Parts: sequence; structure tokens; C-alpha cells
Amino acid sequence: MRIATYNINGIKARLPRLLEWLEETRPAVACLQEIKTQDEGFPAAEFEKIGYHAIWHGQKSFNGVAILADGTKPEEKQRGLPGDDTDDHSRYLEADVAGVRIANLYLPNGNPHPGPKFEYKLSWMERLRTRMRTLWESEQPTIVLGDFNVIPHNDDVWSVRAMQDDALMQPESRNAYQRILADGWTDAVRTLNPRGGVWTYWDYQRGAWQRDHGFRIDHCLLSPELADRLTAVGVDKEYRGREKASDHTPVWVEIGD
DNA sequence: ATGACTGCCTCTGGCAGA
Repeated sequence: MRIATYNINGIKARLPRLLEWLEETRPAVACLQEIKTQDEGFPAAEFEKIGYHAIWHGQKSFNGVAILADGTKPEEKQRGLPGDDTDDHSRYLEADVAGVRIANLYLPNGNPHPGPKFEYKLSWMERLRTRMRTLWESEQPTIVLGDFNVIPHNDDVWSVRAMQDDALMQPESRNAYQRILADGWTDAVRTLNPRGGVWTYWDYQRGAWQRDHGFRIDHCLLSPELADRLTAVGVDKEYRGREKASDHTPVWVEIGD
């Protein structure tokens, strides 16, 4: 089964592109981030028409995540990241699909650094690690995927110098990500592309796409039960070049039976 | 040195994004 993540940067503006991608690549599960709509604005009927059932966690203007599944409704397991009752951002949604626990996340960007937004990012990452330890202990096949807003290594970015002051690659951000990996999770794209050089995001500005000035921030982390079944990963790079594209590309993993 | 795109919901300009 193919499980994908796609930061779509606005589901209303992106709907034609999104439907096109679903029909052309037909992932079993598609995790979306930055739907940027309240719950009542989610276009569930458009997905039903092409055979996808969805659950979603919206928010006005910003954030928002959704999980789509081909031919089956995702069984919701967790809405919102636990650990802080004052956090009202819609950035986390969990569901079971075909016996696999799917955790879809949109991790805070954290810019500008330093500042309160960066502190929010780091505290969110610690809460995520706590949640992932609970998932780990369940021993259920689990994938935690989405827009992590972390550039893990220097070979995951076109220019270290251009991004050195950005929250996406501060040592604190990277260390928090590495602590999660050190708990035993497998970064699927990294594992099958150990030399780096794979981008999942290209800025709209400065001709970044045309110059291939990108970096890797959309990740798929696998529990041991799924890492053993990993057969392929991919980035649907071509979609970044289409009309009215998101600034991210879809990223996917293929899991064997 | 600065801003540079894009989407959102409108205080159609200001904020957020990365």
C-alpha cells in the first residue's frame, strides 16, 4: 500500500491539483497539511466522487490537517496533539487504515528564531516525542508523517548558508528530530537516499523552483513493524512544476503486505 | 540593503508561511 503526505497550502486554491494527483497516483492513504479552512469548508464530497473517504481537523485561515483513504473511511483515533490544553492549533490527526496507525502532522514552522514561535515549535516537538513513545509501545504498525518543518542534515538543503538562520535547521530543531529517530523510528526517505539531495519544498520566491533551490522537510517515520515492510519511497516532484502548484511536493512510501 | 510569492479573510492590507 502507498501512504503519502502532501502539504497542499490551501485546499480551496489547490482542489483541482489535488484531485488530479489522487486520480493519477492513487495512494491508499493521503495525509494533507495546511488545508487552511474551517471544518465546514472541507470539500469532502469532491473526494467521495473519486472514491476517497476523509476525516479532517480544520481551522480558520491557517493550519488544518486531513486524512484521505481510498475506498474506506479512516477510523479516527486522536484529534490534536496531546499534552497542552491551551494549544488550539489544528496540526495533528491520527487514524487507523487497514490495520496501520496513521499519524498526520503539521509541525510548527518556528520562525522567527529566536522568539516565542520557536519556543512553541520546540515544545510541540517534545509533546510529539511523548505521543510517539505511546504509539511505539502499542507495537501496532505505525507511520508518523507530514510537514515536520525540520531540515535534518546539511545535505537536505540546497544551501546551508542561505538557510543557516532559519528555524528549520537550528541545532535545537535538528536535535529534537534526532531524539525522535534515536527512539527507533526510521526516516524512510533518508534510509533509501542516504546521500541526501532529495527536496520536498521549493519556495515560491526568487525563482527557487527554476533554480532547484529546495530542501527536505516532509518526512515519513516508520515503526519497526512497518520499516521491515518498506519497499520504496518517492517524491512526486513533477507536481511542483504544474499550474497553481503548492510549494511542497507529495512524498510517499510503499509498504508491502 | 531590501524584497522578492502565495493564500486567506477580509480592516482588499496584514498576517503567516518557510
